[in-house]
Amino acid sequence: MDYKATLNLPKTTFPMKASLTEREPEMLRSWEEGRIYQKLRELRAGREMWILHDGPPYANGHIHIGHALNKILKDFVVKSRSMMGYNAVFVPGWDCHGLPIEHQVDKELGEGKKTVGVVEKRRLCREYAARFIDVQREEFRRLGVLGDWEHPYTTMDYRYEAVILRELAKFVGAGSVYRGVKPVHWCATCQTALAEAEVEYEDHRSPSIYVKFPVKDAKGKFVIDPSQGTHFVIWTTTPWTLPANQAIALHPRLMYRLVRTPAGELILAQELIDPCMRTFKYTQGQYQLTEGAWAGAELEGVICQHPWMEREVPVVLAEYVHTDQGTGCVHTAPGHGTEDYETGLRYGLKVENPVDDEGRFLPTLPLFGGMRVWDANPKIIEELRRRGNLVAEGAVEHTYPHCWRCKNPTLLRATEQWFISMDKSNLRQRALEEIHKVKWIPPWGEDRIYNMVLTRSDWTISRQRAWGVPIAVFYCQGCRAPLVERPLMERVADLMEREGADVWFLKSAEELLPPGTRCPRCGGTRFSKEDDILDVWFDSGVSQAAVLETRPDQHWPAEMYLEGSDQHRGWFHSSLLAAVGTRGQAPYKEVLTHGFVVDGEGRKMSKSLGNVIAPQEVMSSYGAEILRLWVAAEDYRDDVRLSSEILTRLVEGYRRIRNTCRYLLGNLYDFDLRQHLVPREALLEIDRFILHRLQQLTGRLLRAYERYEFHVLFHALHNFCAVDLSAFYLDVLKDRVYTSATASPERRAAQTTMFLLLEGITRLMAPVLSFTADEVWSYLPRRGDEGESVHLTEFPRVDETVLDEALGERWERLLGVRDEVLKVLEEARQRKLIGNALEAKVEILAGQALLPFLQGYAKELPTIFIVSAVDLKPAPEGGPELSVVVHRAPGKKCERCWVYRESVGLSAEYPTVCEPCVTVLRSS
RNA sequence: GGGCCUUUAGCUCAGCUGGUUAGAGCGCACGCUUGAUAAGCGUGAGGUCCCUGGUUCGAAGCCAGGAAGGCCCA
Repeated sequence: MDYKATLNLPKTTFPMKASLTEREPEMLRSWEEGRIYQKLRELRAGREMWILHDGPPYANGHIHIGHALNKILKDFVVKSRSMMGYNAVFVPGWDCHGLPIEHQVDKELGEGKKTVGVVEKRRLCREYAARFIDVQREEFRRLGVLGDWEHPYTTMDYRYEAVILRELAKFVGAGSVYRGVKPVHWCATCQTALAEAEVEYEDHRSPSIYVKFPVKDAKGKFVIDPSQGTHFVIWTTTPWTLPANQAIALHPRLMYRLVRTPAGELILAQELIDPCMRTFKYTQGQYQLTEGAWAGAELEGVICQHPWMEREVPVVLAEYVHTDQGTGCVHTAPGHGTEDYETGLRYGLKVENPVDDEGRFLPTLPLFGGMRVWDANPKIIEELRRRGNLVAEGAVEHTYPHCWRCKNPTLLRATEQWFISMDKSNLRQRALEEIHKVKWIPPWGEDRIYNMVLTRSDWTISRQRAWGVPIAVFYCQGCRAPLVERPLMERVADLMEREGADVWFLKSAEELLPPGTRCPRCGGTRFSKEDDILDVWFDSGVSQAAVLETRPDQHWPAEMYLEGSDQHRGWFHSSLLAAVGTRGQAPYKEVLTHGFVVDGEGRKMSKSLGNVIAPQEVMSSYGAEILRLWVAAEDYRDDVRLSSEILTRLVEGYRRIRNTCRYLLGNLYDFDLRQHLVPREALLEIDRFILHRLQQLTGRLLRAYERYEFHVLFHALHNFCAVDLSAFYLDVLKDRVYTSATASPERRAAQTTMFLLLEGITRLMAPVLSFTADEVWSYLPRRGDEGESVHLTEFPRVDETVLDEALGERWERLLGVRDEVLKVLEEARQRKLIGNALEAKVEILAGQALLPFLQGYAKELPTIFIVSAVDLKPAPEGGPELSVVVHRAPGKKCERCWVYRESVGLSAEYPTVCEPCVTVLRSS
């Protein structure tokens, strides 16, 4: 007789093969059609709000793996907070204005970009952004990210644009906005300012000259050589910047020496004297070092004479001065260099720019007025030689910035810009204080942003571009005075709210200003408009005002911002300044940062290295679930590695979890929650033990969610499935569920336990394995009152009444003995004494401490070890506390339960079956 | 060059304030099973804790220097 049919073998239609790539889109559709997100909102309507404010990705191109990492992490946070019972609303957003889109549009326009008007160009930019919002929205949804995708926020929304300007108006009202000058990259051919992203660094041949600056007042540090003078020597590759020279910078801690040479006394950094003398072609006897030696710091304040102009030039100090090349004395022109500019700010130097838009010296500049700077270079060198201030001349090949469009070398040139002052309204100090009040995860984020805010310069908020929000400032046509007033800006903002930021470009100043506006300085009545637009970091920085404050489903401040670690300089930073400047408080309570995605070797992903893995690739070959599992498995606090090996490992890990769920489902096919659920007292001890373990797991996982330690969670869940369930509990349970009578109390006890296990882990894994958890959920036996989706439920709580430490310890001890038994069984298997463990009888020799303990479990031991019989004996005097001997099991193998028992053959009715099986067979 | 950070088994991660022989899972090898079967079970082999010094009775963990890698800035 075939007894297989009399067993309760697992049965389920839950597929072993996940087929994620096909099933996921179906599930997404069902979530959408079932309006799961909206239902979740209704369900949580009265609950405490918990807002993760989405940092807007730039609406340009398809999403890459970094976007996927970021949005999936956000989804973990939002879903887990929601399952904790919070009303965790997630409103995704997009950053729409800015250069990259404008460039893309320019490229598509080709030659047409010269003729197309600003308003038309802005229309094309808007269309472009809208197109990619749709693209990215679909890609983000495909990841399984739950949120209000139908009502995202965008920085180009009219209302949002209006908020941007109103926020700027607040800064104006506070007196922190000012107009100043600052060097920017400038292309004289295209006659436009260039952003850093528009600059390409390429090899270029430049003159290399060493120039003497005669000392005029040594401030008592040394005596000026009366015959030929004493000089500082600078080195430069841009002679054209010398007319704007305002200072000579020395390193405070470098040593400087005075050298007597045919060109007079020269002051140089000590370690550069030898190379310089060679460059100047002085032989050993031609120069000599003098006694004097000073640290740079001692020479601060010494006054020099400009090499040809009537200008006093002070010696200043700067940390960036180095000794790789040059003289250790750095020509400083605040109008032509970023570092020079910073130094200039510290010393109050003049930011002079004698170069016009076309790259010509202003006509007013003596000697070189009207010349193109490139043409002026040799003339300047000539003038220096004529005056005897040229020490050496040569040429160098070096990398130099070029315009990415016309490929010509660029100039750094001070231009007028708008700034938000870090210090006028104490913005820096207040921001620093706010930083301390925020919880930074991981904690080093605090130091990082603190140092940045501490040392950053004023915020340059103007950009010479078309696609953005205008800086709504007017200029009096009579006296050129700017009209920067909060009410005027707010008036424009109101217009923008109705008609978009385009009104600024469509309407004249007269139409935008209130009638009768007069210039406060000269009383003029004719005005022009500012052309500059706002830095897009300002746009996104005010999202806290535009989104958190204005939407009824949001609140200010947010519980959390969550972005990559580059955003300490970016969005965390701009949002902090924008909020502290206007509201005196940080817009977030917690800031979580994650690392970057790198390849299997820890190298950054780049096209040139060919190691890029696209999220679309992973999804089409494995599914979004694997991508989610990857995010969960990796510790995001460090850089996050991704390689095909890692993916393979994850797929294996996924299968283990999935199969554990499938097996549990397979054993619940005839389990009716309303009839078969067994009370706790009816459970066996091993059932209570595994439920105790489930409570421990639940506690661990809830704590991990609470602390955003998602990788802890994956490992704990996987371990539980593989070790506690698969290798132990479920393996031991097989005999009971398969061979007991279908409706027997012990089988129902097992099923009750399995149901509780499965229901528990399904909820616990839902924020991470969102597709699989919901798939399992739909197969789970039901009471009838469950939600249609696991995502509408809450996390299980730790049931303290199920936790039983004493029980746990007893079973840990049993498991220790089990390990020992398994080891010996394996040896017996290698010796070919047994194959299947059920062929064995195990003799256990236990010491005085262990024996009584094991005797208490005498009946269960064969089951726990999955052997046919166990003999418990006292260990011999002086022997080990535990030793195990394996024998062939006595009796015959029961054809039904496969256990070897001496009762097999006793029954005439079922001669090949053991006694317990006979009982089951008779009862059915 | 500066700021912030990372480095533990082939992979992903533990390792609490310094304290036995550094752990887990996966993978791998070898077996068992064929009643979770494109599954399940067992056993085993894998480590210069990035390197070099130092502090200490004792260092994966502390200090100094270095290497490799990442983000941001110059």
